[in-house]
Amino acid sequence: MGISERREREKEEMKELILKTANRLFAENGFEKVSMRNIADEIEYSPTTIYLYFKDKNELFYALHLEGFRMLAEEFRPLLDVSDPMERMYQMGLRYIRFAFENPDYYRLMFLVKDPLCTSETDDTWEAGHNAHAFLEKVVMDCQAEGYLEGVSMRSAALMIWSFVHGLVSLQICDRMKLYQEVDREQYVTDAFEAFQLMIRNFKSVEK
Amino acid sequence: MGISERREREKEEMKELILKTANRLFAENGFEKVSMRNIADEIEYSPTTIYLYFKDKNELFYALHLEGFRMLAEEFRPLLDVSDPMERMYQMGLRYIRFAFENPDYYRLMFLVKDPLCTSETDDTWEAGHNAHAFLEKVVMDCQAEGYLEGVSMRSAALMIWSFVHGLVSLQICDRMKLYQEVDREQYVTDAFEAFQLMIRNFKSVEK
DNA sequence: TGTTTTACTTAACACCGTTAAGTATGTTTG
DNA sequence: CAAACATACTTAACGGTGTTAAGTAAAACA
Repeated sequence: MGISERREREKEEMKELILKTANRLFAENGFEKVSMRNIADEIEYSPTTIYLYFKDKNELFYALHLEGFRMLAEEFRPLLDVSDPMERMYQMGLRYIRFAFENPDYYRLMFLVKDPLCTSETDDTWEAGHNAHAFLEKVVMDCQAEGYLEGVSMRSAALMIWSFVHGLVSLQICDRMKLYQEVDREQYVTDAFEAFQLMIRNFKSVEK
Repeated sequence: MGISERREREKEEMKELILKTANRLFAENGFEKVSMRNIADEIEYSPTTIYLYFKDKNELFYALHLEGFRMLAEEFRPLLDVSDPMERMYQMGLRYIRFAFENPDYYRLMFLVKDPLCTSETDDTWEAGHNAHAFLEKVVMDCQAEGYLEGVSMRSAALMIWSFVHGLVSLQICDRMKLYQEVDREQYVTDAFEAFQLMIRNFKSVEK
């Protein structure tokens, strides 16, 4: 009965082909290039074929957003080697900011766009985000264990830190910082990172 | 020569009618209800008529975003009567948060959506945002004059405060806080406001 | 009164997501 | 081996979008 197995495999390959193409178009040209017809053109199949592998466009964008979280997790991986909690916190902020600026479209999809998550009916849709946030909470906990980020609960601290850095990068990504002089991306990264460090330091902390 | 004046007046009225209708549809049903054909249906004109008064959909959404800033300014008006700078700062944060939660669609349009501003060719598109930010910077300056929000430039402080509260409300509005238990909107407002107060207090401040 | 300007509409183009029906091709069964 | 069936895919279409070009009728002007 190797036939049905081959079938299964082929089906999986096709699904992967669609996803890979969608991801490529998305990374290369952003949102607007990812239409069902567009992907279909690229893989040289009829548009309707995609619907045999994905329920609708939302399901596809959900997959893209997962890819974004996979990329972010990859960005965070080196943090595991940083033993000092506060250093890990700083590095995490820097890497978050850098990820956002280097992959603005993915960032939008992950944190700013309304559609693909809200519309989804299942409740575990935000699982990827949950994981990333758990990672942050762990770092916060470790910092607090060393006496930093004092005077506020771990949950609150994590939420505040995330909100702050998200606000920083999203205002930039959404082009709402035209007030400030035009500078290149690398400059934004360091500016945002400095603000992040300052914010962290402004938490009442026990001097060691 | 009263004719051309009447013409001018009628043209202005028609433009206002379109705008009012667009704003109503937007406020009532959010983004998706605002299509050119949709507005046209509502005012009982042909879709193409709108193009005689607005260059394209972006120009229309730009007008809607201005209306959002007018609403926010209205929300901020009572702050002029608050003489104590720090109290004014707190009130401003509360009103900003409340505005965002009560008008999420307008907030999205003003601060989160990519289209209507970036696409515009003129450079004064972000004028409304600039004004609001100038208002914040004034408050920060007054606070610093009394010894608060010390240790950082006025511009940086304003940017950090804005980023923080924007991050708080936008994560909520974009439904990225499913991690936290489902609570009603009023609860969110107070939670976010508390975090805001905490953030402000965490600035190194001279004890008075 | 004839000409021009103005305000508006109709029809169409090129997209979009999505669905229903049809067509081969490969697989299974009698 | 041939008939019945299932699978993978396509064609055609629906209803929607923003937008443009060409046409029309009425108002203003000469």
